[in-house]
Amino acid sequence: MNPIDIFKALSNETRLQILIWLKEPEVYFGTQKSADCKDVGVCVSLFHQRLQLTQSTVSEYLAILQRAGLVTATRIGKWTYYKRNEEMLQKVARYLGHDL
Amino acid sequence: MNPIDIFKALSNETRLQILIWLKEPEVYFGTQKSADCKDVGVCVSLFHQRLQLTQSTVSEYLAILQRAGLVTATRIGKWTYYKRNEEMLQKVARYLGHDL
DNA sequence: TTGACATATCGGATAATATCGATATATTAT
DNA sequence: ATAATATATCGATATTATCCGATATGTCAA
Repeated sequence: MNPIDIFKALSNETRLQILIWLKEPEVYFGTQKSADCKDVGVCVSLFHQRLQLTQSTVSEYLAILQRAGLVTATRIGKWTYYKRNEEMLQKVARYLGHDL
Repeated sequence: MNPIDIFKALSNETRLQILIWLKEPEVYFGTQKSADCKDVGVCVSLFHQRLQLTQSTVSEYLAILQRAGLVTATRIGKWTYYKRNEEMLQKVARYLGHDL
């Protein structure tokens, strides 16, 4: 866990929004065809649909969140599914509440 | 509380260090003359002494932490004393642990 | 009032980040 | 093999952050 990378990843409105959407993927991305978003996560194009940003920017943002360890990625076929890494989120919360 | 400003403030090694030092000011800045650092905080020049950074940079970093609400400042005479805002730190920890 | 000192602010050079369009890569369907 | 689709990566540019030296402001002491 690298606090600097984590806080940088969190220093952006869109990336915070992505994390919030991923708390309840079935609410925000309900109609996902080939996989249950509850289990596997949400694919890049669904984020892209909801954001006024290019595909490349959305992909980059997800990569930033992943490098920080805040989300995990799973490739299935053509799609990459992202979901929250709750353990890391809790770790960061504890770091803030106790260590920092 | 503005999460973006807070996370930006936390996205810097030196500013994290300042917050950590401020957890135990008497340990890191024990010999402060005109005021008890436990109560009133730590003055800018003591941070400056411990950091390989100019006075202006240190002052700016403390201002960034203050604008984010992570520390509070008290001016007494020529000195400005900074101390942690524990309530805000706890708020951010809760935000991370529950809201985000 | 002047001088000395602590801190804050300003302007600038350089480095990092944001964001895009274009393109590359990987996978599946035909 | 080719085409279509999803995602990732690259290169460019614009914005933002870092960090400095110089200077301004505020406070106290003589």
